[in-house]
Amino acid sequence: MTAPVEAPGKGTFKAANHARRRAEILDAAAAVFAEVGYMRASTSAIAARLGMRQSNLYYYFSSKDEALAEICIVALDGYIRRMTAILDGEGNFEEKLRLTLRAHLHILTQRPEHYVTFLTCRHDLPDGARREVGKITRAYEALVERLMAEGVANGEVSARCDVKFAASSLFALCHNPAIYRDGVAEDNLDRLADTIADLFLNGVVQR
Amino acid sequence: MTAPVEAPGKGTFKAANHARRRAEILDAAAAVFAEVGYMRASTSAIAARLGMRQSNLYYYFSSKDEALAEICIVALDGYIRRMTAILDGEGNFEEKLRLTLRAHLHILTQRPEHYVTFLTCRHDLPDGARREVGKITRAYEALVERLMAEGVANGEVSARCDVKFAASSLFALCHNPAIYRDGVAEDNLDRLADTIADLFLNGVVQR
Amino acid sequence: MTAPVEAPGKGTFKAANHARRRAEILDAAAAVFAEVGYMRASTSAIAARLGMRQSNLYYYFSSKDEALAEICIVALDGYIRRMTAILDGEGNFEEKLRLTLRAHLHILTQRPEHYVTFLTCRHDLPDGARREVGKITRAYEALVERLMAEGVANGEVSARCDVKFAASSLFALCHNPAIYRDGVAEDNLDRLADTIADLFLNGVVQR
Amino acid sequence: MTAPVEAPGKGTFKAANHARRRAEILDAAAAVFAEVGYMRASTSAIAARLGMRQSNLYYYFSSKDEALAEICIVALDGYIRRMTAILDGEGNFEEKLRLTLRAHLHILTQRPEHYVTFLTCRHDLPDGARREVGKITRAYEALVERLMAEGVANGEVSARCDVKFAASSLFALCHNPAIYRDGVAEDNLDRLADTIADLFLNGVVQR
DNA sequence: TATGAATGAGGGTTCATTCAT
DNA sequence: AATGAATGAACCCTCATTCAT
Repeated sequence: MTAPVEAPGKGTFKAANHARRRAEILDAAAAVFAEVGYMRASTSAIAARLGMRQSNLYYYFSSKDEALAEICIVALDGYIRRMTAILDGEGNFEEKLRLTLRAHLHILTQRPEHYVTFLTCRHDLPDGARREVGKITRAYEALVERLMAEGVANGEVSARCDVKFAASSLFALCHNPAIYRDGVAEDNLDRLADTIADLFLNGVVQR
Repeated sequence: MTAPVEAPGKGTFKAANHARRRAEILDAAAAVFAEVGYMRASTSAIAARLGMRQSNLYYYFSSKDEALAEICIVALDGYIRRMTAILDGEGNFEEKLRLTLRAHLHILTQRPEHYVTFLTCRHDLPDGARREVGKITRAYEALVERLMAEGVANGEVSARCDVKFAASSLFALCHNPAIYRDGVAEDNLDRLADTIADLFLNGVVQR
Repeated sequence: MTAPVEAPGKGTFKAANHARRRAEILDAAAAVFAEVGYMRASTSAIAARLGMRQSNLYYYFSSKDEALAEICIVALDGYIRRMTAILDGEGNFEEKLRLTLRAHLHILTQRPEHYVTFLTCRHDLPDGARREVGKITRAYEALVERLMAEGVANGEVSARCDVKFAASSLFALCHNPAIYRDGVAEDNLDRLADTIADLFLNGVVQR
Repeated sequence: MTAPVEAPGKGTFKAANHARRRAEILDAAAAVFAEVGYMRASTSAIAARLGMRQSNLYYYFSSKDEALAEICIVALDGYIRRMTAILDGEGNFEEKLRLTLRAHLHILTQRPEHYVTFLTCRHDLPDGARREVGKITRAYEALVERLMAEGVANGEVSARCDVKFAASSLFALCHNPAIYRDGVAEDNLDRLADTIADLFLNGVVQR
C-alpha cells in the first residue's frame, strides 16, 4: 500500500516518467487480471506484456495487491462525483437513468479491463483495501438507490418496486456487456446504455 | 476425471458409503470454492471442513480439478431437460418465463454453493472440462433464447427485443441473488422468481 | 524383514496356501519391478496384477522392501551351490565355463523377471538387505574368479588375463540378453550360453 | 524442455554466468542421479550439493525431467560424429575398434556421472525425450554394427559373428568399468580401452 | 531504472503403510 | 483372507518478493 522506497519526488521531471510508466503497468496488470483472474495472473506475465522483467515491477509497486487495489480505485474513480451531479441536475427519472447508465458504462470505452478487473477480482483484495473499496461501492450504490427512490416518489416508478433490488438489478444488467465484450466503441456507448435502459424501464412485454 | 483405482466395486453396499462421502466432499469443496474462489481454495481447507486430512481427499477424487468439474456438472444437472419440458409444455410466454425462472433458481434452495461455484469458478476448469461445460451451457442458453423468440413470434414480446440480449439479461438478473444471498428458503423461491419475472417483463415504470 | 504378525503356523493346511499366494505375489512384484523399476512400481500396480487390493499385500509381506529382498534372494538361490559343484566337478576350463554359463542363465527360462529385478533394483534394497545380498553376490563372483584363476593355472587361459576383469566381463555379457529379451525358451538356453562362451573364449577375430 | 522465461538474454555477458551455473547444476544433478537413481534423487539433494535452495534450481531448469534429458544429451554428444569419422577414416578393423573404444569411454575421464546417469536413468525420461534419446542411441549402435559388418566383410572378423550381438556385447563390456569405477584418469583411458579390445578381439583363451 | 539471482512459503499430488471390520 | 478408509511424509513445482549491482 505504501509507495516504493525510492520513488522520485513529486514535481520533478522524473516523476512524470515514473507516473506514466506506473499507468502503463496498471493497464497491463488490468489486462492480465481481466483475462485470467487475479490468482492466476503471475507478475511475470504482467511484466512480459510490457517487455520488462518481473523484478522491475517492484520499482513501481510494492506488491501485486497494491496494483489490484489501484486498478479498482481507478475503476471507481469519479463514479460518486458524476452520480451526485446527475442526481443534483435537471431531468425526470428516465432522463437521469439514461445519464446514469452512460456514466456508468463510459469506462468501457476507455478502460474496459479495469472495469472487468474490478468486477471479477474485487474479492481478491487484501482486507484493508477491500473494505475501502467496499465503502466506495456502497456509497455509489446508495446514490443509485436514491435515484430509484426519487422515481418512486414522483410516480414515475412503480410503487411495488424495491429500490435495493432495482439498483442491484441495474448493475447486473451492466455486467453482461462488460464481461462478454472486448470493449465498446465510443459511438456505441449511448446505444448500449439506451438498450439497457429500455429493458430496465419497460421490460420485454409488447405494448 | 475417472474415479480413483482403489474405489469400492459398484453395487456393493460399501459403494453407497463411498458415494455419500464423495457427495459430502463435493459439498465442502463447493462451499470453499464459493467463498474464496477456486485458486485460493486449498485442498486442506476443504479437508479441514470435514475433519479429515487433505491426502484422504484423493481417495475419493483424483484431483482438485475433478472436484470442480463435478460440482459444475451437478450444478447444470437437469437444466436442459427441465427447460425442454417447459418449452414443450402448455402456457403462454409469461407463464413459461415464470416456470423457467423457478426452475433456474431452484438450485438455490438445494445447493446454493454449487451454483455460485459454477458461476464464479467455471473459468478455472481445465480445458477439456471447460469445453464440455461450455457446450451444455450454450445449449441451455439456446433454449432460453428460443423461449424469447417464441414470445416475439406470438406477439407477447416486443419486436424490438434482441433475443440474445434478452436471454443473457435474464441470467444476469439471476446472478445477483445467487451471489449476494446465502441461500433461498424453499417457500421464498416462487416469490423471488416472480420478482425477477416482473422486472423482466414490465420494467420499473409505473403504468 | 520379519514375517507378518498373523501368518499361519508352519505345516498347517493354511500354511501351504499362504506360501503359494506369497509366491504369486513375488512373481507379480518382480514383473512390475522389472518393467518400471522399484521406485516407480506402486504397490497398487502389483496388487492390480493379481486382482487384489493393495492393502491385502500387507497380509503377506510387511513391506515393499521385504518383497524386493526376497526376490533378490530367490534370484540368487542356488548359485553358490551350483557353482561350487561345477568347480569341484570334472572337466577342463572350457567345459566348466560352458556349464557355468548354463547354470547362470538358467533362471532366464524360469523367472526372468526375478533376474532382471535383481540386476536393476539391487541398489534399492534397504541397507541391511543390500549388504546381505552383496555378500552372497561377492561370494559367487569369487567362485567365478576362481574358475578363471584355474584356467590361467592350467594354461588354458591367457596369462595376461586379469581374473577379476574377466569374471565381471563374463557377467556383463550375460546382462544383455537378460535385459533385452522377454525370457528364454528352455531349448534355446544352451545355444545362448554357448554363443556367449564362444565370444568370451575366442573373441570375434577370424582364425 | 524450454529454458525458463526469465533467463538472461542471449549474448549478454550475464548469459555466460547463467550458462556456467546451469552446467554446475547439471553436474550436481548427474552426480546425485548416478548415486541414488533418478527417482530417489530429490531436487533438494541436488540443491544442497551446490549450497543453494531447491526452488532456485527452477530459475535454471523448468523441471527435474529437463535436467535429466539434458544430461543424457550431453552424455551422447558427439558420439555419432566421432563414430562416423572413425568409420570413414583409415585403418583395419582392429585399429578402428580400438579407436571406437577410446572414443566411447572418453567421457569417463570427463564426466563419468553423466555416463552413468545415461546408462541407469535413461528409462526415467519422459516419453518425448526418451524417444529422442532412443533415436540417437540406435543410430550410434547402428554405426558400431556397421563396423562389425565391415570386419566380417574383409575377413578380419569371424563369419559366424552376429553383428548385433557383437555390438551389444561390446557396449556391455564398457558398462562395467563405467558403473563400478568412480572415473578414469586420462592416462589410463587407453589402457582400459585396449584391455576391453583385447578381450573382445581374442577372448581369454591362451594361444 | 532495470536486471539477474535467490529465497521461503505454500500448494497439489503420490504413496507406502496402518487398522478396524 | 481381504477390504475400505485413513494418514503422514515426502516430493516437485510455482510464485511473490527481495536485494545487490
